[in-house]
Amino acid sequence: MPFELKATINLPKTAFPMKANLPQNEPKMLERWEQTGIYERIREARKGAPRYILHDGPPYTSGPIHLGTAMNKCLKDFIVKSKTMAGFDAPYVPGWDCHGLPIEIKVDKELGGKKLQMRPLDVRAECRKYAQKFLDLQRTQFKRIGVFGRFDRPYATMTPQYESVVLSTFFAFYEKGFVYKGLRAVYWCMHDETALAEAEVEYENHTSPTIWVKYALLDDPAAIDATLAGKKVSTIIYTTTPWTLPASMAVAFHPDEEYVALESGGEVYIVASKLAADVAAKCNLTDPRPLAHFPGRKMERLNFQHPFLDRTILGVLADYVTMDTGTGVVHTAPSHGAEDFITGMKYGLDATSNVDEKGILRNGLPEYNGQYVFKANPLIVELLRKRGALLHSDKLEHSYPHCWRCHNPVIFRATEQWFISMETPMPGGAGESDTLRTRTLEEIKNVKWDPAWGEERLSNMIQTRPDWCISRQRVWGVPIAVFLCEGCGKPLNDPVVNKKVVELFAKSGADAWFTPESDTILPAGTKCPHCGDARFEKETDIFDVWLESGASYLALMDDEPDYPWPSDLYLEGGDQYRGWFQSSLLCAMGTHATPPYKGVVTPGWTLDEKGQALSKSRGNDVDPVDISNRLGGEVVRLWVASVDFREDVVGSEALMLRVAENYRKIRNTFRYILGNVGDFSPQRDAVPFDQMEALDQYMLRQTCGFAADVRNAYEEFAFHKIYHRLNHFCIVDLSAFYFDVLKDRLYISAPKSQARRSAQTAVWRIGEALVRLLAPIMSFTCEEIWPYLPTVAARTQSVHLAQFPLTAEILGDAAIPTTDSKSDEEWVSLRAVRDEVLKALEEARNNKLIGTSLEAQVAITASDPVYSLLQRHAGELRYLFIVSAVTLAQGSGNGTGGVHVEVKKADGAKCERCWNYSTHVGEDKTYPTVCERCSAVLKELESQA
RNA sequence: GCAGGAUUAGCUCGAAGGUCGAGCCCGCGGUCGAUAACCGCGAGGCGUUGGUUCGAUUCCAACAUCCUGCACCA
Repeated sequence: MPFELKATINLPKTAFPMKANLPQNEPKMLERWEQTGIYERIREARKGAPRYILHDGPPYTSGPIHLGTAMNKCLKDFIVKSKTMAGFDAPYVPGWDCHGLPIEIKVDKELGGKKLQMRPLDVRAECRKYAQKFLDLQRTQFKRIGVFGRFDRPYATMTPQYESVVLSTFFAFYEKGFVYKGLRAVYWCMHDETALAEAEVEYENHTSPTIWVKYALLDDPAAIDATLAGKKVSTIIYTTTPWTLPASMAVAFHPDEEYVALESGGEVYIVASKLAADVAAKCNLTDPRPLAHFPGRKMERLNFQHPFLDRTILGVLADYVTMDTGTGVVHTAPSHGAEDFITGMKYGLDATSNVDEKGILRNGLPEYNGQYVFKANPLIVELLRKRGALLHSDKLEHSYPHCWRCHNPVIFRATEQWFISMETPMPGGAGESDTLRTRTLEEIKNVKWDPAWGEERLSNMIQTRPDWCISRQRVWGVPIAVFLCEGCGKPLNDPVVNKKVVELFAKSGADAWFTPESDTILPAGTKCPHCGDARFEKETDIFDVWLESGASYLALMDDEPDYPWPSDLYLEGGDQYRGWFQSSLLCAMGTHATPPYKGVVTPGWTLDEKGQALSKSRGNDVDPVDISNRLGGEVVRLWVASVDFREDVVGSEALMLRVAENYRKIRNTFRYILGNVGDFSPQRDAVPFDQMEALDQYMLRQTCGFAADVRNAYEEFAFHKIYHRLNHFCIVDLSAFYFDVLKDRLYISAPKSQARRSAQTAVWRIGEALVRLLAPIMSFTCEEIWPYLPTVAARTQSVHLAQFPLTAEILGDAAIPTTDSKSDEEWVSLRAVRDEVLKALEEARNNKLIGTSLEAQVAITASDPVYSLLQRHAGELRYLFIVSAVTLAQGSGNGTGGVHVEVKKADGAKCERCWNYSTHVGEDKTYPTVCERCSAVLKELESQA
């Protein structure tokens, strides 16, 4: 009985669904991974393999994740998974940064006025709850996008273990002499009597007096310019804060700007040239005559007279002096300005504040002493007028910092803070000049910065950064657990006591510092080594959160002692050059004298389609969790892989949709593979490489090239190259070329024929290679595909336990070379001819000569070497071009590449089975609608039936 | 203002001192045996201004725009 023809076609068949349903299926996959303990199983599988440590930078636990955080975690996941599949033991311990002001502020707002009556311990408990809530949320969200890691035991900066390491890191600095207590100008709210962080300052309008004040030069003016010899010379400063004049220690000039000496009314005034006219007008300098011009640097270290105090004022230089308002000369009070303070440090000026915590001026002249700063303003103006130092006064409405809570204007005030000195000589180092700063700069050179500009950027920052102020007057953080002498105020630094406090923290957490438990730490009889006093109190400041997160790898190693020092890689956004990269580096320098990382990678920022930074307030943010729920976490991952993360990247709904389209293409490529190997058993059916069809051999070599490119790209974290190479490979090489050509052979040949088995062998090996090469990025889909591929012995249960394919696995035999340049070049030529044929077919199609290409036969005219090449492949050309017949002629084809293609209607009739046209249709008596090729296949099938 | 980075097709990218190129998108068509698929053809571009060079989108310099961090007016 004859076969029904349609039933003899080997159409693809697979249970692997075309439609992914990612939002529904991914959570099921996550559950399976959770149940099987995929992360732990990977650890077991890689036990003893070379370690690769990507150390996670802790995100802040004050909200849900956004696209930037998602990208960050996906990139880390790509790296960890690709290292794992390259054979490394690459553990990943995610971390969270839990302390700090933003949470405290939010909790403040929730608590309202209640906070003022609460004990620090209770406020801390509220903050902890808040941080834990978002830690849990973010953990769920990171898992949702397919990130693998030690999520059940992450590191968190608020755990007792971590807090104890923060403290021991500080003590390492402290005991080695890096730490000092000193003054620093900070924002201060006189109403609330507290220091404020930048984030707690809001700018509002405020009316200030403006005054122009004369500072007389004490030194010989000839030193500036010979023409000034013997003259009475002064400079003029401008300020909006007269109350800071009692703290005036210096006058600052810009080193490179030009200044002018103006003579008027028998006196000489030095001001910036650019502002001279303005100053002369405001100060009523009649008939000003320029005597000399000179750069500001001439004024350095000259001495001036304070306008009303018995104090010598130093001429200093500062780059921040500007030429748009004032006089180009800036009165400098180190205790009352951030920049003034830095300049003061540089020139060794006194920064003692004579303004108390309530804003009252102390230790001053009777005219203003004991007055509140803003009340003192007019009094000081009057004093200046009396002393003949006031040249002009006015009022100015300008934006001025105010307290975010009470909305009163704030001031800068020098207060005592803890510092790590950048100028500390390194212990065991080469001497005084071998400091924390210089050694750090040296060590930066030993790190691999990616992109390379990171080295310069961080070096510039370390070069110019001030000493590290590590103290904060806050509640939610790790306390600087040091005992202070009640007699002289000096901090105790006893390694034995220090160790006991660290142990206390490890046991009971940093909260212990706020409980009586910590009072018992100090051994009885402890005396202050400075004054002998036996009474101590506990420091109430907490650490800068950057010191905390900077200690993260130290904390991780405390937990996992066999992790290597240093780690292999840190990966965070460019904002961390100021933050974590820097604080981690300094913490490592203080404890190990080497950096904590071998390499640092910096992704760019996430922007919208207009190049604006993504933010909730702008309303242009893209929520990765929302994308996961609607399009799939895999789409988020693929998007991350699609962009060059070293630059700023664009994220948008439209891009996600586009990536989702691409996903479907890749998925369909896999589906075709799976559909065509359904009846293929590698052990039984695989064809050895040397017996495969030339096209199949060629495609396996192409796959080797693809695999090599992909592995190289993983090596250099160039995921976007993988994404684009993958698309190209799937679309151009596989779908449009190989798989299209292969349909005839796979569908039409006898199922067990060598020709079909050869194709199946290649398709199967390609699938095996692809699924493993892509698993680090397409973690969900590759895991889904894994069990659908033909079973082979010794196969891991999860694709994530497998390793990248070796070329031997792709070709089936290690002895086969992965390239055959002669043959591969021939295939390049054949594909070029194919392109010409397709163009000619399209033309014929447009002329209504043919519809499907099988209705055509083509005649190709070519000259050598192409002609001989085609001649050698004459038998397979019709399949390569998917036409019914090909004839060759030698001659000078005048088409592209010396090839001319002519398309004609195919001879004969359409074979009902294979749709090719043949003049032999009708010859088979049993199957009169079939061509000679199908006739043979059907005979074979019948003999087997 | 300082430091660092970016600018190539509508989008995402690649390459290179010598007519730039890929995929997607878009337009047109084919197919109906990968079918919520598949195949073909086509259209479309190097931020601005100078310089080096036989030749510059590429190297150099300015400018513009955007991003990140720092500083921010005494």
